[in-house]
Amino acid sequence: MVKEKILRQKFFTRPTLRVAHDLLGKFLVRKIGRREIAVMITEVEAYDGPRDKASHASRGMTERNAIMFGAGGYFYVYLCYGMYEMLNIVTGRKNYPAAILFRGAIIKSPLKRGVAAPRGRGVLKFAGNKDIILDGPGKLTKFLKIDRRFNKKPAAKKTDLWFEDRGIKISEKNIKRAPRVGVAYAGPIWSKKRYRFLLTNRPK
DNA sequence: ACGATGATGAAC
DNA sequence: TTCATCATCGTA
Repeated sequence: MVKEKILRQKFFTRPTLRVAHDLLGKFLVRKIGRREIAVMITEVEAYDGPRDKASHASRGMTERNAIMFGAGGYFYVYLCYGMYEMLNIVTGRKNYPAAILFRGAIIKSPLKRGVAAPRGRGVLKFAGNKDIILDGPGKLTKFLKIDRRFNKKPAAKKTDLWFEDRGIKISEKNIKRAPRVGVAYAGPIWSKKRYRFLLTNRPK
């Protein structure tokens, strides 16, 4: 078994599309109390630069999106539709607004592997030996109890939310690119850009 | 297909 | 201060 390696800021200060690609198969780890829960990232979306009409940063800096203009490695969390917390990681260099939205993750056979999950109200239940599939940005944050308290915090162990490389190698054949979700407002050019990266189970 | 639900940003 | 909009999701 390969020892897990925590992803450092350098990983995130690279170009956004590259970071998005490389995040597939990495783990997002959330510490709640003395319990750690790790989910493998299966789907992300990139919001890249000031000209990206789908990005919150396309109309300049505001109080909400200011963190996107900082250096990579910090979380950008905002509320969507009044009830869903959206988790992003800022990417790229300072003054270049970019971030990656986490849309999907999976926990493989949690009971078999002895991995615990958060309990309590509003939390998805385990389904026996089956994988837990978090298919949607709102479901992901709800499951991991992530909200705007993480906004502007760095991805690190001390913040109770960080990334790990656990040695899983992803084949290019298992990576699909597709248009981003829910960004029709960005117009024909930017809404069609294939800035959404997904892990597919089957090769090809 | 639609309503829930509240922050955001731009207009007034 | 108002108002339309929104990087969604569960229910129908």
